This record gives sequence, structure tokens and C-alpha cells, in this order.
Amino acid sequence: MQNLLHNLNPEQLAAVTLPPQNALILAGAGSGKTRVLTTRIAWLIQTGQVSPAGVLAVTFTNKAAKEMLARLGAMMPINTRGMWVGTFHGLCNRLLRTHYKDAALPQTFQILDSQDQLSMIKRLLKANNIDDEKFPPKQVMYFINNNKDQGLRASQVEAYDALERKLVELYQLYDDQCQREGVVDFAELLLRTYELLSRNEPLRQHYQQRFRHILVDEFQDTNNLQYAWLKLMAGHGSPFGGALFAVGDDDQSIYAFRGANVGNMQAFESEFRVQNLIKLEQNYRSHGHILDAANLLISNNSRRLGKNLRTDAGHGEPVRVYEASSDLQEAQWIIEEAKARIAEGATRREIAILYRSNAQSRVIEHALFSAGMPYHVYGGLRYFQRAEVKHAIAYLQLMDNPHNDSAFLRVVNFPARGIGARSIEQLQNAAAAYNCSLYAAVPYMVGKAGSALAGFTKLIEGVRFETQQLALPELVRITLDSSGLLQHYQNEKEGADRVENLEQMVSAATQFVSEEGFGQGAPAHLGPQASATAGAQVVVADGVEIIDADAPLASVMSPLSAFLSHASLEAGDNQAQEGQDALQLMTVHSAKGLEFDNVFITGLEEGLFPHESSSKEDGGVEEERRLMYVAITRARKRLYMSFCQTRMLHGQTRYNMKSRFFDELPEESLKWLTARVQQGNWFSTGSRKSAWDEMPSVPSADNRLAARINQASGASLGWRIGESVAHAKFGEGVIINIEGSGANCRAQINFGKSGIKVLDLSVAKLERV
DNA sequence: AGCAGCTTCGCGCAA
DNA sequence: CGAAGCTGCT
Repeated sequence: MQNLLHNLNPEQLAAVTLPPQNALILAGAGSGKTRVLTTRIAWLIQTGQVSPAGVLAVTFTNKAAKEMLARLGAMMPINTRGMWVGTFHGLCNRLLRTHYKDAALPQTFQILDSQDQLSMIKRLLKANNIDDEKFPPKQVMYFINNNKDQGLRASQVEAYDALERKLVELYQLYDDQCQREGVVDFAELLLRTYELLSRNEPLRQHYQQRFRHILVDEFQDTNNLQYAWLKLMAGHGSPFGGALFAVGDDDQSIYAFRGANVGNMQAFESEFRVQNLIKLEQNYRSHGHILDAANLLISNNSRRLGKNLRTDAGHGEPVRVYEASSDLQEAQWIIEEAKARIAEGATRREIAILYRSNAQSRVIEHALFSAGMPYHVYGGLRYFQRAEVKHAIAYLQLMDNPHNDSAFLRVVNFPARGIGARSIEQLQNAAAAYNCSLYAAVPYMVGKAGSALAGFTKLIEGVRFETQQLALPELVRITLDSSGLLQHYQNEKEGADRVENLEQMVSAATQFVSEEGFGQGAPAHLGPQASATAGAQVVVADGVEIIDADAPLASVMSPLSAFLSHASLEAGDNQAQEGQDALQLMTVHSAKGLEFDNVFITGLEEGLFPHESSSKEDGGVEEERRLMYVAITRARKRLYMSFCQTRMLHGQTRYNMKSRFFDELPEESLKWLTARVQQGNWFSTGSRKSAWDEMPSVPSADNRLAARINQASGASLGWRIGESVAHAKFGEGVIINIEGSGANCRAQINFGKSGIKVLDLSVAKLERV
């Protein structure tokens, strides 16, 4: 016990040992937040205040949940598998599997990812003859998800004009279709659970009484539905309630786009009459200059709860800033710097390269690949999102729930088996006429198309029958074979990678079965009934018998259902070369919660970071600033920032200005690696080297670009494309094009806020910035 | 029916 | 730039 609380600072200790009441912990980046959370749980259990089964801990990512369980296991000799630690989505999935009847879902309901959801909406629009110009599928999806995130069903949404009424109508049609198919989207997992618990009193009371302590990580990222869900679970306003322990940092709220509401922190404080508010401001992660940069940057935001990080670590290295001529050269520079760090003894996994959007990784990946530098990309196209794996998953889904139309359409003619667009159209008409799934509509089809389709359903049923008594890995293997998928890719010229990915599914299944505590040989299809008595706890509340949705998963769902949930909810984040010492590439979003000795924040350009669409949104720039804050605070020892004069974006060269965030950082903590040309005309003073001259060896494409630009500058009175300039009236801008020569030389300049202007270079009074 | 090759479109982060 | 969707050929 002493051991447990050992080494905690006074604030951390206070947080860990708070009485069993609602509490809000404002935990700055690197302040030992996860440590406080896990130690709190361990302390509660060790002091006998709660049993492991009485704890509910909620996180946003699977990674965070896993880490919490691992740390708990290290602190106490308990079996953490039975504990309720997970993501909102994972926990809801477990609850809905257990109480599927009360939730009005089929036992084998399946989870739609956003891809599936979008394609379903497209189908829906087509089937109802709705103009997808007027109702872009993405917008319809946004409308639906947004309302679900607010806890609103179609019948509860208020529509003020014809357009909204139509959207509401589509929302209803969409939900009906999901129900018919037995599928739920991500938001539905939460909403359905919320509705289940709010309508079913015995069930609600059961869980409220069970969970004495509810702990929430990253509370600033909760959306309104998640907050309401927590309120319900914590029994707020009921005599059964437990204590809610929320840990969050308003400065790291970066998920507004998926409905997160920082206001939940203040709401929680007042609604739950929180007496215990503790700020953790001591940072154990970053050196001084890095922290100073983070603090000054974030001070530009308004409406903060107020918090300032401090460190005892000393100033450390300054933040290094680099201006690259192009995105290619930026990548080149990163590699040079990374090599230098590695030569000094840094490991590759302690070097992170962060970017604002996934598309930026391509150039960097290409450069790393050419340089033979091992790297690992997080996010991006995950294992279970790859086309071939999704195909295989679709076959498995059909085996478990043949009424999943998305799965049906994905593979009904893949590999090709003579079922074309025309047959599908007929089948869809039949399904609409009989108000049933595509699978169920097959018997209504006649003729050639009918027999081809019947062949397909026979295939599915055959495999299902054949594998009835087999364990999950065998089921997967046989499915890959019988579906013809494996053979299809084996025959394909460049299908080797895909075959490998498919074969990896068998090992993924093997690993899954053992990790989740299913018996090695447990039949994949077998419903939970057979094993229900083994794990599930049956309790009686108010005379109503309740099967508690307790771990292990085996007690509430079949191995196959569980595996499919796993594929949807985890998407196989780290399936790729784990354990290898590689550079870490990821978006700033996915870097949240992680830390590295060396961090590169790349592409710090206006339009990219902050992202251009953020300026149109209310509070968008503040969110981008928080995102930048998250990025900076990932670094322990060394932080790099870079931006490019030219960048390939959406297939064309763009000339961006450096990010406004540079103006919000403490000058004394920065070290510019490239000459800041503000101090004079570096073009005419031969002595001063420019950023361009200092370039390390660059790819030929870049040389060509540099040559082209230099050529342009000869006839353009010393100005060149990509250069930053200042104009008395228009402010700062970037030269994006130069036309003509000599006295007729004109430049097209992007002045950002003032727009793009064409100025006569012999007349305009421009200054170099 | 099925595929190659062409055009068009859209493009931010993600459980 | 890349994915999705369309056309027209076999």
C-alpha cells in the first residue's frame, strides 16, 4: 500500500485518495494522469472500498484501455480480465450483446464502420430516388451521426424547413434499414445502450448499484450522449448512485468534429456539485523550452479553465524550427536529423513524426522508404480496413448474420461469379417489395440470375454448415478457401501482399481466441447459451432475473460475433510490424496520450495547420491551437517544427505561408535552423546563405523545382516563387506565381486574409519577410 | 457479364 | 494525387 502511493506528488496523492465522491481532476499534459487513474483504482480496491467488479473505467481508445489494464495488473495481483475497463464503444457492445433482447437487437447484430455506413446511405438514397446532389451522402451521414451524438432519434429531431424534414425522413429510413439488417453504427452502440438503460429500470438499477466507482479518462472529449450515458450509469439523481471520477484537460480537447463538448467539464462540475477539484500542473515529461512553447501558445485561447504547466527539468534544448523549400525537402531534412539523433544513441521508436492530416504521410513515407529507414505508420489504412480483409470479414459476417446487406453486396460477386449489376438491381427490387434483406430475397428471384444468386447463398450456408463444430481459426481458414478469395488473389499478379494479409487473419483469429478467453477449441458459431452458465452472473433484482454482462466475453457472445466486433471496434491498429524499432509516423490526433524523446511537427503552414476549413468553423482555430498544444507536449527532450514553401496538395503545387502558430511561440525558446530573412535582403548579399543553399542532397524532382524557381527569379527583379513578402496594405503574403520579365514583371501573391492579388513588381512596394 | 481504361470528384482529424 | 464511377469493348 505504501508502495502504491509512493512517489506521488501532493496533488496526485490527494486525487488518488479522495473520498468516494464525485471529483474532477484537471490534468495537464504529462502530469501523470494515467498514473493517477490507475493508482486510484488500485487504492480503492486495496483499501477494500470497492471490489474489482464494482469499478467501471472508461477510455476513448483501445490503446488507453489496454495500458490501464496492464498497469493495474502490475500493481495488484488480480485478474484484470474480469474488470470493466474499456472504451465507450467496447463497453456498450458488451452490454448490448448481453441484453440484446431488451435492446431489440438480434443476438448476432453487427457493427458498421463509417465506410459501411456511408455506402448504406448511398444505397438508401438510390433506392428512394433521392438526388444525391441535393443530399450529399456525407452530409446525410453527418446529420444522422450528429443527432445520435445528441441523443436524438429521428422522431425527436425538430425540422424547420423542407430540407431538414427530408433529412429527418432519411434518418428514419436509415434506422429502419439498420434494424432490418441487424446492424448498428458506432453512434448507435451508445444511443441504444443509453435508451436500454433509461427505459429498463431494473437493469439500470442493477448497474447503478454495481458500479460504485466510475472513472473516466479524457473527459474533455465526451460528447453529450456520452455524458448523459455516464450520468445514467453513475445514477445521478437516484439513490443508487456511485461516484464519478473524471479526469480531463480542456486544453487537449480536439474532437469537436465528432461531437465532443468541452462544456461537459463545467456541466459536470455544477450538475454533480463537485466538491473535489484538483489541478495537476506539475509536468514530468518535457523540458523547459518545450513547455514554455506549449504554455505561451495555449495562452492565446480564450475560455480556458486555466492551468499552467511547470517542470523541474530545466530548459533543455531549444525548439528547432526549419523552413523547407518543398515537402520533399522537408522529408529529406527529417531523415537527416533523425539519422543524427540515432547516431547519438536515440532509438527509432523514440522519434515521432507528426502531421495534421494523413495525406501528408505519403511524401515522408516515400523518402523514408528510399532511405531504407524503418518506420511504422499509425492510423491510415488499418488492417481490418484493407479491401481484401474487408471482403473476408464480409463472408464471416454473412455466416453470422446473412441479412447484413452491406456485407452481401460487397462479396456477392467477388470473386466474380456471374452476378452483375442487373441481377443485383432486380434483387434489390425484390427485397424492397418483400421488405426483407437481399439474402432473404434471393428465393424470389427466377431465371439465370436467380440460380446464380442461389448458388451464392448455398455457398454461404454450406460453409456455415461445414464449420458448425469448428473453432474460429479453422472457420476463418475454410471461409478464405471456400469463398474463393484466397485463390483469386493467388492468381493475381500483384496479389502476394493481399494473400499474406488474408493468411494473417487466421493467426489474428488464433490470437484473439486465446486473448479473449474463449476455449481454444470452442465452436466459433455456438451461441453463448451453452457457455452462459460458465461466466455470466445471474442476479435477481426486483424479481426480475438479470444476466449480468460480465466478463469474459465468451459468456455473452460466440467467438465469431466477438471477433467481428473486434474487427469493427479495433480495426487492427497495431497489426503491422510491431516490436520492430521504427520511426513513428502518425497524425497529431492519434499521438494524443503518447510521448517521445524526439518529436517532429511537420507541415506547419497556413491552410494545413491550422487547417483551412477550421477558420470557417466556430472556435475552429482555437481547436487547431489545442491540437498544436497536444503536438508540442508530446515531446520529452527535443522538438522540431517545420514548414514548406511549396507543397503538393490535391494534385497541385501550393504555396503556403508559415503557420500563424509560430507567432505565438516564445522567441527565446526557438532556434531557427534556416536563416530568417527578415534581417535584410539575403538575395543580394552574397555572403548570407539562404535556406535553399543549405539543402542537403535532394531528389531530382526537387532539384528541377529549385531550378525552375531560380530561373524565374532571374528576370523577376530578384523575387521568386514561394518567397514570403509583406505589403503595406495587404499584409503578409507568399508569391505564388511570377509572369513576364523586367519592367512588365508581375507577381501573383497570396495575402491570405486579403486574398490573392496580382502586383506589378517594378511598382509595388514589397518587403521581404 | 466483366474488365480495362478513362473521367470525375473530392479532399480533416476517428472509435 | 488517388478512389470511385462510368463507358465502351470483348
